Amino acid sequence: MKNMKLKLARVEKDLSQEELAKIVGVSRQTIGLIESGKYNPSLSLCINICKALSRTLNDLFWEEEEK
Amino acid sequence: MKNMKLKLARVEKDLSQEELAKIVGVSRQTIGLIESGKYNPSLSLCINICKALSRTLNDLFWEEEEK
DNA sequence: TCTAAATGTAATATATATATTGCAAAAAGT
DNA sequence: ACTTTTTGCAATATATATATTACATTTAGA
Repeated sequence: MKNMKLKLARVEKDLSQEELAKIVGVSRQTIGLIESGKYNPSLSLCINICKALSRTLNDLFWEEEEK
Repeated sequence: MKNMKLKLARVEKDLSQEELAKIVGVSRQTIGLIESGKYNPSLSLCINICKALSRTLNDLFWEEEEK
């Protein structure tokens, strides 16, 4: 499913997909596909994205279990 | 570098690499290589490992920045 | 000590994340 | 309305995570 938390954090920082992509060193498509939930990114990429957006892994990539 | 937090969490649950691997559906080698820091695992694998060990992404895969 | 279990390591094969390019559609600015 | 920026989507190519098998080494238990 889509990663809205990532998209919101990016927009809050006023970054386009392309700008974020350049910061973390991947292509714009990669960012877009992660936001739309079509990729299963690597841990190091997740960490780089978190650092670029001043968030943690749990902030952007962890879903609390619904009981 | 090695992922000691993962290894400790696994040992605390009294699981061998092979047992954890079976639970999360990967090979024993994959777990070993992640613990020894030679792999860059996928996000979904990290999440599965976290759930198997009752931890979060931040618990096992996030390093606080040293300032 | 002896044995079995657990882990490290290496080779090859496969699946998939990611890059690249290009174009279309949508959104935002003027 | 027009222009520019942003995003979506597709095709092909490449890099790398992961599987599989096998063997060596270390660790733990008897």
